[in-house]
Amino acid sequence: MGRPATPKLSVDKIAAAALAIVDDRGEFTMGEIARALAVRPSSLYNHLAGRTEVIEAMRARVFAEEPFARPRAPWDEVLRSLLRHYRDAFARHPRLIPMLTAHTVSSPDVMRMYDDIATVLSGAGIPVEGLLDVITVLDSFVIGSALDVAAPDEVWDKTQARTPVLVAAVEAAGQGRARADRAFELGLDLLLTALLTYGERPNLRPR
Amino acid sequence: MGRPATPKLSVDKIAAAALAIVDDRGEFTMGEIARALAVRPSSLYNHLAGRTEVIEAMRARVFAEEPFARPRAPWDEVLRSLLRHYRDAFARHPRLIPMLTAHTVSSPDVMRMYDDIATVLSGAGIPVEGLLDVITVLDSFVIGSALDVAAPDEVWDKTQARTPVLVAAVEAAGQGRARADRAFELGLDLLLTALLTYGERPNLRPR
DNA sequence: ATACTAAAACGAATGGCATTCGTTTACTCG
DNA sequence: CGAGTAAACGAATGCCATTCGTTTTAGTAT
Repeated sequence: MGRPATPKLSVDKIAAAALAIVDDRGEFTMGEIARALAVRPSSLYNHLAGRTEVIEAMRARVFAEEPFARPRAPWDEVLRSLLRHYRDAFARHPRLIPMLTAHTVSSPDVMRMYDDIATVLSGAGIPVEGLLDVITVLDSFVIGSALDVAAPDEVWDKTQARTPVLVAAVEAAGQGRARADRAFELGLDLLLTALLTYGERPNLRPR
Repeated sequence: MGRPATPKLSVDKIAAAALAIVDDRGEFTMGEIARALAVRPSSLYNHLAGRTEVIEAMRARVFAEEPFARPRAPWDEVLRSLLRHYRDAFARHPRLIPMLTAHTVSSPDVMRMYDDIATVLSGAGIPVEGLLDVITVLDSFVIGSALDVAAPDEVWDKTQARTPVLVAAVEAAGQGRARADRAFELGLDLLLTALLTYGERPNLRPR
């Protein structure tokens, strides 16, 4: 009954199992992970400190799932695909997103992403004083968009709307993932076109 | 020991107590709420169905806390203050935000907000076909920005950054609420200036 | 007024769940 | 070959949300 010949567990196996559970149930317990791996719950603690570390492991796994290849293109195109990649990493596992927002953590992968964004923006002529603000704006939009993917469509149930304008808009917009994707692309366009002229009026500032 | 002369509880009292606990501890239990109200946990269930309804009650309370007075101004200014109000409602209780993202719900107040935004945008000449996408973009940005307020500053700890550009940017940006506010205002500017020209090229669409 | 129903608080009990600890066995490094 | 550590297990702990039966009281209809 003691230590097995070959280990049955690893951090990554645990993360994978947890992710599978979250993907279809929207939540997870240590017991469920253990059952999925044919193991007792207490065994998990030989590999991770606790529940929150499971979440961190999932975060890391999701980010590492697909590598990012930087295209050779004008800066705004590079930035566009960078942000798209960032958002897709989340959007591939919508039900995980709310768990990640509970406590923001700077994993190395996320920091690498920020580094990339900073480099691109700086190369595009954005001055350092405003750089982090721009990054924050982009980051906020990406995370908000990821949550939008996770949001059930009932939120846009037109029976809830009071204004005829909104009813019509909901009617026209369609549903599901396609709707969310379209909105995200629009946001990218809006933000990047605005940024294109940012260099020309670097004193754009809130009053 | 039976029913008291005057009720000791109400949904709003419970929400207020829960909010106070969340504001300073970042989480809450039914037991803590009960203790704060000098009551037994089981008594809470005479007023709400369970934990998730407590969260909903907090959401409603936060939105109702301050009424919105629509200013008499050009449409982009109206929209600006509308979104600011929306974000501030969240930002007043940063530690609550992650809980709200766990399950999105369309409370009447939130829908009223969407109605308002739709009306303003429509009046500004945004065609209905693209209206919900625009609303989604703004909504995503606001929610992402709210999460940014909740994020601890350690995320932007410059020891984590690898690129000198990012290090300098973090250095220059400052910390805390002021940083988050500045970024939010910048995002508003970027999105609204881009939207100002949206009417002139209504076929702006993702490819 | 009186009787009935429903509301509101309580206490005890249940069941789930994360986490800890001591024990056992196996692998590894000297 | 032996010491130490890694990995799994089982039992135990304690918190926590939730349920249920009981009691007292407030409203309400007759």
